[in-house]
Amino acid sequence: MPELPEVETVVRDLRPALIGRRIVRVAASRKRLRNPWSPAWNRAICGQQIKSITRRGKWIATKLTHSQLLIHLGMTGQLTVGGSERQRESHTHLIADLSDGAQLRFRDIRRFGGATYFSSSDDLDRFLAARLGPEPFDVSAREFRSAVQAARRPLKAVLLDQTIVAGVGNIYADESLFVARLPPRQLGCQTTSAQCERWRRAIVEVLEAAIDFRGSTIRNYVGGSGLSGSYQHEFRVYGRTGDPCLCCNTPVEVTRLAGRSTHFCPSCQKPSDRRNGRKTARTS
DNA sequence: CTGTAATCCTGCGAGC
DNA sequence: TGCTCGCAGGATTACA
Repeated sequence: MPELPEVETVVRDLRPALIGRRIVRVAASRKRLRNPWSPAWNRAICGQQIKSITRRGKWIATKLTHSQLLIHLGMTGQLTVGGSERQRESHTHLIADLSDGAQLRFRDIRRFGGATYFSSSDDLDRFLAARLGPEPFDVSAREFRSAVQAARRPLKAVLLDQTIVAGVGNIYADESLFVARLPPRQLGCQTTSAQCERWRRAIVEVLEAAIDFRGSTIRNYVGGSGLSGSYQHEFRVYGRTGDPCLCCNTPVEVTRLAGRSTHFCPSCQKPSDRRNGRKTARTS
């Protein structure tokens, strides 16, 4: 569920409500999360002050006085801060009482997400560095182009690979490919430099717009203050199977690619003719 | 190096 | 109304 824009929204919501507060008490449910929460971590973080909250890809790093927590929302994770009188919803797995009386809560229906304790910030940095490429806003045109053109995989699969660029998931992969007018199945190594740059700009454009709308809420997603996103109303292709393309009215198609449903306009995102692999130029 | 599938979970809508 | 099936924003691992 949460991709870069959603996670960024959570972080922005949480920051003013959490920075400077101390963690007074932590309670965890007994349900097993993807990275199981260790009861030893409860005491380890109690009494510590929250120094910073940052996003890296789809991960949320929370720096405390003497340690840090790394949180991933998986598909259905919700990380919210609010009054302790809020009703405790089902699937709430972690509740941290804060020094100002508010509560930070982690709720995750499918339990694909979780929180992990790191005593060393170097360990946390290494953990992320091993899994993530540059942020889409920071990657240079040259860096992006060479990574894409080195890949013998479809563009869609390239973008879902977090080591190429961090933070893009299924929704924004489809949306950015549409904006760049690139076919999801086109191989990275068949992509021209001009197409790569068009795509890089499209990714940045789509992500920034989605952040402005507080991300997309399809089912479960809420930001750190509990508010939903609204970028789902701006989708050009994602979830619009059979609906007319906003550019040419051709019905939007869906296919399976890299294990994920992939939405595209077969007309606007036609394979280009100038590279090999085309069957259309066959004349005899 | 690729790609595919399965795995971890719960909930929901479609179809019968 | 109730059942089964397939699918859902992700990451990781095993296997062909």
